[in-house]
Amino acid sequence: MKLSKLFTKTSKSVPTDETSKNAQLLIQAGYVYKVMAGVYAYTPLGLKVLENVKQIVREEMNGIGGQELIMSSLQKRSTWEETGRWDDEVVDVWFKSLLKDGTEVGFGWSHEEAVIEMTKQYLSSYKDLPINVYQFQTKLRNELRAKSGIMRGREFVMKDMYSCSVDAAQHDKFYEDCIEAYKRVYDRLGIGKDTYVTFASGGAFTKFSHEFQTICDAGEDVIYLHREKNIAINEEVLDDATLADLDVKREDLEKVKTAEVGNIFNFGTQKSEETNFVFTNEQGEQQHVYLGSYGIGITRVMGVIVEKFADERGIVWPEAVAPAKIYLARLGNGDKVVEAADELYAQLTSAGTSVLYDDRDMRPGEKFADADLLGIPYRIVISEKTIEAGNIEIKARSETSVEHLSKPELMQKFGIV
RNA sequence: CGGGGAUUGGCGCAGUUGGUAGCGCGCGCGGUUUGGGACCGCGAGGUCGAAGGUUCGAGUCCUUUAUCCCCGACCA
Repeated sequence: MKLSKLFTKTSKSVPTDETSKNAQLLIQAGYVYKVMAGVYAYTPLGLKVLENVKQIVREEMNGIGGQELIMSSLQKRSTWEETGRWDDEVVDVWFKSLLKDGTEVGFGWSHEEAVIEMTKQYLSSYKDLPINVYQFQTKLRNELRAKSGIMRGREFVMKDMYSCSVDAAQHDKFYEDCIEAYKRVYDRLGIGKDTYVTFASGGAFTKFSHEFQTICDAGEDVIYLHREKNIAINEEVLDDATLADLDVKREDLEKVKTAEVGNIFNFGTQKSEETNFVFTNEQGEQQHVYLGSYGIGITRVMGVIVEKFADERGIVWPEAVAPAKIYLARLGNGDKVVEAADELYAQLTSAGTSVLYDDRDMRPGEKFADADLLGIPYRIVISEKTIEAGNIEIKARSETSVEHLSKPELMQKFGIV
């Protein structure tokens, strides 16, 4: 992508109506556009980051047998009445509206009931199980208060997966597979080291659910860590009974601020009993489905990554999610410089390496500042200096020193032969 | 939903005891520049969040209201 053609522009000043780091930087750099409190649009650059995050999640979910689909945002009243969750007293984040004929509809804040209803159509025998489906869906929640930029919005992208199993054993197997898959997701996103599988409140069926909590000052949660045993406990379930259950002592725990980046639930047969969600077992009898749900907040993860890695000069994207791998800064407009930069851009791009090509007629300082603000992992400079020296300058966003490479060395560095 | 703060060109801000809106950035044109956000000249751009009120006169005072941010509560 040539920066001269890019839809967005960076800004010299930070938006002061936002105080959270992720919102300030993402808006300043042009990754997101704020529509209203808790509602953000994702620009071409921001969308690229989101798609990168989604692709990692997609690969891992497919890897454990997940099948991607997409459900609807508009939800039927009857779907949710079965479980009592249409009631605003029970679920206070509903956005609801009316069809022209007066029929009430809701906007999907979650899709558990919806996936059950849909799956009933396709599940009849134990031979059909297990079923694991997931989607990337924009969830709409009428939160009392939006906060922390894209980390807690009224509209956000979530990967939600639902598992249907014949029994507890089949469910547990998938549940464990999912924990491992989630760990791989966070590793690949660059936040694995600081992300903990955390015991949290679990709803009716199990004592605990598991949250994936990433250490992050901007987060809303507090967890207690037992580093030695690698046990993490959400503050909300920390009591003597929990400590006894997990066999840890309170004084061995370390309190840390975290952001919840994933949450997985075991519903057992509770929900399928409420919704009469059954299949025929080997004995020819009707049996209730074992259900689980597994979420990852895609947009929130993006915010957490910004919060965790940004420095005083701007965003620092891990390579796996960066909107481009290379920021190619062309300094000057001389024929030789333009020719060399154009050529390198074409070569890198045709080799499948994503490049943000700063072909704008601007001073070096501005280009360097934008490269830093945008947080692209590598900055390459082509200038009269580098042409004279017969090399190419490269600097990692996370480093302070530059390196000079010959073109073949550079190509090799990016795996291009 | 309780408490606090804010709202003035695209962005960031100033605006005195009420006297008819200004600065920086950005933008357009011309020129000089080019390795860490250059400079000069000219120029465009504002019903001061909205509605009422007080006043000869309101960005400024009063009332109502909308929106945004923060703290708290909430987060199945």
